Amino acid sequence: MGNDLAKPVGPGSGRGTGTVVMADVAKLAGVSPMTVSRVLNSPTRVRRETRMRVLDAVRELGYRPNSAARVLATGRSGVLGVVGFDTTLYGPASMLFGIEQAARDAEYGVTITSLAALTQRNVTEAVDRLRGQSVDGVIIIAPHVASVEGLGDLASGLPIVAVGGGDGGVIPVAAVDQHAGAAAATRHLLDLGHATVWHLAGPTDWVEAGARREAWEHTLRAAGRDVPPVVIGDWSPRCGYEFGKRLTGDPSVTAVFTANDQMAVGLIRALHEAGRRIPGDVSIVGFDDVPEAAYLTPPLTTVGQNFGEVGRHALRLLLERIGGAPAEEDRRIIVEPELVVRQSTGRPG
Amino acid sequence: MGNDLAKPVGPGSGRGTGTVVMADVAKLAGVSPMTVSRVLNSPTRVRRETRMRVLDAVRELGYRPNSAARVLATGRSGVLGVVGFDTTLYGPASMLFGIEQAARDAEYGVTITSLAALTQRNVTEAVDRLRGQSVDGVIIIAPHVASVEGLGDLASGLPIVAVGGGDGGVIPVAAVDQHAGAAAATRHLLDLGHATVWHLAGPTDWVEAGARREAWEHTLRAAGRDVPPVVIGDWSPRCGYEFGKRLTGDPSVTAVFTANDQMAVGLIRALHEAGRRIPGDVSIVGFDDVPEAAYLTPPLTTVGQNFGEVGRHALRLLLERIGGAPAEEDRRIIVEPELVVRQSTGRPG
DNA sequence: CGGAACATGGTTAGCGCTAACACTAACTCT
DNA sequence: AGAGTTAGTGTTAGCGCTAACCATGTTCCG
Repeated sequence: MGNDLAKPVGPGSGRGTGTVVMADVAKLAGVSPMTVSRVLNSPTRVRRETRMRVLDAVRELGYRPNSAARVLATGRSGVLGVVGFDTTLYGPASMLFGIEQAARDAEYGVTITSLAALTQRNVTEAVDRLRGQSVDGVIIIAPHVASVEGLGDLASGLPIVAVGGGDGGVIPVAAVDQHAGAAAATRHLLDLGHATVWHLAGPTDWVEAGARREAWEHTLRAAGRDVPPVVIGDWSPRCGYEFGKRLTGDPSVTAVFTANDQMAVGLIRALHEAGRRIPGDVSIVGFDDVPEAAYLTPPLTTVGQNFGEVGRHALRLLLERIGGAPAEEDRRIIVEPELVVRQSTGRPG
Repeated sequence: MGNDLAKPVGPGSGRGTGTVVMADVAKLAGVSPMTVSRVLNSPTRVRRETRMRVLDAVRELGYRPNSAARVLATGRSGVLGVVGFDTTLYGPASMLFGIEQAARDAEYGVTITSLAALTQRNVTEAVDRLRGQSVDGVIIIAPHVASVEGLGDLASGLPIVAVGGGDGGVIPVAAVDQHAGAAAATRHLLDLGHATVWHLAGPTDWVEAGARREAWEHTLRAAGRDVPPVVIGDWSPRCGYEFGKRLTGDPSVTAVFTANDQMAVGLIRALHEAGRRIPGDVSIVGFDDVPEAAYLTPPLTTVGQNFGEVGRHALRLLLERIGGAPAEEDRRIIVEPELVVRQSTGRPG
């Protein structure tokens, strides 16, 4: 005994001397480390006076609990994983923002992983990586068809919810009612007197894109109208523009519903260049209600989605699961979108 | 001895039986846990044959190392923290995206914290929270004046870099050369023959906003022109619109440089409503080159910033520091912006 | 007034991993 | 040939924290 030389220098949190650990706090407060732990985690179980003493020591030393150690001891990390796709797009970015806000309010941290391509393999791998980081749960902003399938398999114990698209099934979903939104957009145009409505859709592998397209088609059929050929876009203004270029030759096109606002911007540009008036010659409805929408020329009629709200709901679903709620089939929260009528739509002719 | 009953059930990563740990792998491969660890961390130090055996076992059991344990043992986490502000804006969102991509390539995870308000206190607190999560370093996307000040204090050991704004000083910065961009925009308008250039600035507490405004003013003075009163906006299309409304009474205003594209959108709208032609009556230059910019009516002349590149540079700086590079004063990487001339600018009159 | 119930705080062990050292076998070098 | 090297692996201890169990007092009741 007394062989102090043999005491190994722990690798610790590096940084040499700077790190204050729980034992330091305990010593200063004159209690055992366990009591410090209790003060920090279930304050009611410690006498008021002791608690104060400990808290003072915490403040004085600037102590911050080491979360890695806590994770290791408890198995809970207080961190959620978010798997996202192109977080540059307005929708995903807003969603992420909403989730992060809500998570912070619930005292959770958020770590993100964006995917280059939304294959099922990538999603699985991302979730696995997050699991390795001991996240308590995962939210997938992965509005791809492929990505959501077969996710049930890897759910094994790790709570997962999806936002945005998600046809549901095994994992819970918070989403905007795409059908309602697209139907409202289409019906709005029909109600104005347009014979039919063209549609510039989003990529076929996006769940939202599919839902919007379906609802559009369904609405047209229900009204007994012709269904024009669908054009598939990629969400970018560029492809809206190209679509517009091809359209200008055809005066029978009087109404177009684009699957997002950015494509509408491109479309408006193309029509404008061709000297066609909006809404005089062509009416346009977008989707998303990006902040710019109200200030375009003309102000864009569009379908507003409350991304923030969806994000919060998703978080709530996830916390339910983490809290041990039974994994009901088909748990889902649907947020209603809102048609915002501005000046890009009007009567034909 | 033999008292199995006394063996406590470790809290562990919960989930009962499911978790495979390193010891399981070791047993299956017939080696010690340490060897497994070596295979995973410095493969060269293990004989080829042994390594294969271990890797097979890893695969067979579907083993994933528990990062919390690793963090605890090494003090390194492989996770970086990003402190952001309004990540809904195009700039910050792109930045975040760029950083995350680059981080993943470098095998780092990313956890984010967005701030409601960018006070110095909030930033400090966010960094502290991240430190508690044992991040290896922090990138601050906090283009506020206040937020960057006094950050040196808390740097204590934790590598920090800033992106976007950041006047430099103690912590390294990767940023776009705001001066060059704003100067180019202003000069472009002067070169076209405008007597002077008005400026709709961003919020005063944003570093970028300040730099753009300064460069604008400096350019005007250097050319011996009048400097119109600055108007302070908030980046939103709405305030661009309001600015435009007030402007329409004044025919002497022939050129405006707005501090971002969104405000330009609002401005264009207001001018359009008032029947003023762009660029016939008023020329406009924005800043950012958002994807829509090329498809506005008219296509917007603007200053393009390569956010992704900035993000990557920031990550490089951070990794330098983490790697133990000496903390040189005033380390910074400046990315040159690019004036993109489209159709919202032309000769006056 | 004895014993149950509570309130408070300490003890022990262990979460899963890795740094540091110890050990063995096979080589290299004067 | 014996001392040094090197490659490859095992052993020990401990990172900082908390679950579970104990050890005290304290209170309350019949």
